[in-house]
Amino acid sequence: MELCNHENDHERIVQAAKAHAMKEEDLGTMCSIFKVISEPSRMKIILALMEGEMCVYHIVEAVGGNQSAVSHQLRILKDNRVIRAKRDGKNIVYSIADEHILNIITMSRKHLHCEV
Amino acid sequence: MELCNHENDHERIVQAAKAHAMKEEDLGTMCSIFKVISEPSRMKIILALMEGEMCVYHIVEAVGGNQSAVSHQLRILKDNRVIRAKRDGKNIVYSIADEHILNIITMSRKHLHCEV
DNA sequence: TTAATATATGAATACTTATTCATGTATTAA
DNA sequence: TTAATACATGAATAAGTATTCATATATTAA
Repeated sequence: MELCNHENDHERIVQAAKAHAMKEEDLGTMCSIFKVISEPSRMKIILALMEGEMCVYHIVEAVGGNQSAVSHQLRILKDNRVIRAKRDGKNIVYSIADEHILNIITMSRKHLHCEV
Repeated sequence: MELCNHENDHERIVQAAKAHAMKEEDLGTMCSIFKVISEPSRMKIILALMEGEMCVYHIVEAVGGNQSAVSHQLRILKDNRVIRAKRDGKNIVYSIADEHILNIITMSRKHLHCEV
């Protein structure tokens, strides 16, 4: 490849992009947040927990699927601090832990015109 | 599994979750938007194009990696209407097409405290 | 019309990740 | 202290997806 016919403009933009580039670590953090909520099976869990805290049995009831699959996804959500867990007797009760993600999701639903 | 000791509470939440559940299609749409921006290689392209439109050669310069990989990601971004392409002579100039995604990214950077 | 440039793309590969299955651990009740 | 319940988890598999390599297409200049 050589030069395009907007060499000056584009080169300036390239430099700006490089100058403003996020740290690789922050980029990874931001992207992994989006990755966590980009899986429908996890998004369903988040949306369900937005209605209120629940134990695993009821989460499974709310979102469908089998218990093991739901537990695996719960772990990913917990590891990424999207939800938190507290034990209550034999049950583990899960709840939303991250307001930021709620805002992102709420905003996205507005953009998609499928608000609650 | 049987019943947890918050049966009434949780059951009500389950019903609310089911009642408010998004249509499977909308859920898929929303999640695929997050999926598109959850890949660092694509996020870098988006962030670079937020500085201004560029041709492929300069996008490659800005984000690194090889031309083929960048072209493949450009296609995914274009197919998902995140960016748009216009031909200009031998070059294809790409630019941001979706304000919503910009808002989501900008908001996320705020939450992460790594604003521009 | 040929050569060179800029970009796109199909196929193969390599990674990543979701799901399933079987089983393990923690808690409570008997 | 045994049995049952609720949940977690390792390993295997299946599905999805990014990247690479080789090559194709489009445009322009010679």
